[in-house]
Amino acid sequence: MWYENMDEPEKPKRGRPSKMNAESVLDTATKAYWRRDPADVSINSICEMAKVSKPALYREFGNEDGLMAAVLERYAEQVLSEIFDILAKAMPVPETLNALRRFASDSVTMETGCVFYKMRAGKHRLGPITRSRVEAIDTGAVDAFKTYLEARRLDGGWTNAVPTAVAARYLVEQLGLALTQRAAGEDPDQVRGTLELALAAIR
Amino acid sequence: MWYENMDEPEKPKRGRPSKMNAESVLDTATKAYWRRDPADVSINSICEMAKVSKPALYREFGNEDGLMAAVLERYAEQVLSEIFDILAKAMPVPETLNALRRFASDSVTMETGCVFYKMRAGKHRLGPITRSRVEAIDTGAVDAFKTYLEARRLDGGWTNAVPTAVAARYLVEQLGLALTQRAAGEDPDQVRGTLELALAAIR
DNA sequence: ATTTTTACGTACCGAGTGGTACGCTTTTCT
DNA sequence: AGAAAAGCGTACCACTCGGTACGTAAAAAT
Repeated sequence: MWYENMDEPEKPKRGRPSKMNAESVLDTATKAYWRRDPADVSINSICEMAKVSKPALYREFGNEDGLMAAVLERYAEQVLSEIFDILAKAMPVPETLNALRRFASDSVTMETGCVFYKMRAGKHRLGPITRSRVEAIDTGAVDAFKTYLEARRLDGGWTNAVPTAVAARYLVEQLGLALTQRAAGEDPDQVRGTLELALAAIR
Repeated sequence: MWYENMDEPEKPKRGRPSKMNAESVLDTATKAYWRRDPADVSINSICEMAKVSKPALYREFGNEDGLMAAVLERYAEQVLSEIFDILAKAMPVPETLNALRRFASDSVTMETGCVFYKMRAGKHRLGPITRSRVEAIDTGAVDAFKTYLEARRLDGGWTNAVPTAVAARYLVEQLGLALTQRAAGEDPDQVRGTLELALAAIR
């Protein structure tokens, strides 16, 4: 999203021009956090992979907490949004659950798990900024599920007796479980089987 | 289990007598792994807490892998056995599920989670011995659930359509999820609510 | 040309990790 | 008494971690 037609497309800045590309560093870090456990990804290794010096990275993101928070922010916009989009479509419950199941247990993008759930699993290791963002996203997700389910209850498409709050939290946790299993490299059939069984409790 | 009436209760050994108490070290280590994430518990801190020098610990257990494996072994006998005992009682499915739910989501002993599931969650960080024990316990647990469910199916106490293999794996995972939630300090009501909903899929 | 501003990156820091070398002590056997 | 055996623990090892001090390079302003 680099501005083209803004007032001052050319503004010669003083000082040595920066050759650091924050976006590419975020790309590299995101990939690393996505593949491996974030707790096992060192700043050193990220610098190496992104071909950036350590001070350059620290100038841009402050510290590890800042980097992880920035990664999580972008990840939420670009990847987690898919989940919210599915809910926003306001489809009937069975279709929605199926879409969620496909996303969590079958999609190749989630093959090595989910950055958000990985961070959440090691919440106690996170810095304050990242941790609070993780918690905010978590409650935001529960809220989104809650409003979706309440809407289906109102339009008569969902007559399950379980309270929406419980069901919403349940769905967030079951998605997390499936994504964690995929991150651990478990047999895809087992992941799918477990998630299908879990989602059946909501239907 | 120290032998009392064995042939040679008094066997004067050569060399300086050992003042290292392996059991007390295992106690300390188990407590530490139980409270915190095993990956966050250093050998140094265990030595400090157990008042044992580091070489003494290494003489006894070889390395961190040996210590963790020893801890896990004892933990499986003393704690995990409760789960197997519940299954061995061969009670009807609803009672069994209730007992399992109580154990996982309500018992004070599982208040800070479960050593086994914590180790399993960080499987990639474990040494070879501990990892293979974790995997063995995991498949052993699934097998126990499987034989339990097959027996209930035979005596007509369980008519669910889901394959026993899937249900068994499912139960192991749901128990793990609840225990992980407890370890993370989540609201007990939410943990119970999620687990109840999950177990309802089996009933 | 010189000063100012800014970003660069090498080379370091202290703390903590898992693990061990080695001299010392305490015991039994000869 | 002395040798042999065994466990003791201080004080170290190499390594990795997150984070930074500081001299230098590159641009605009004077």
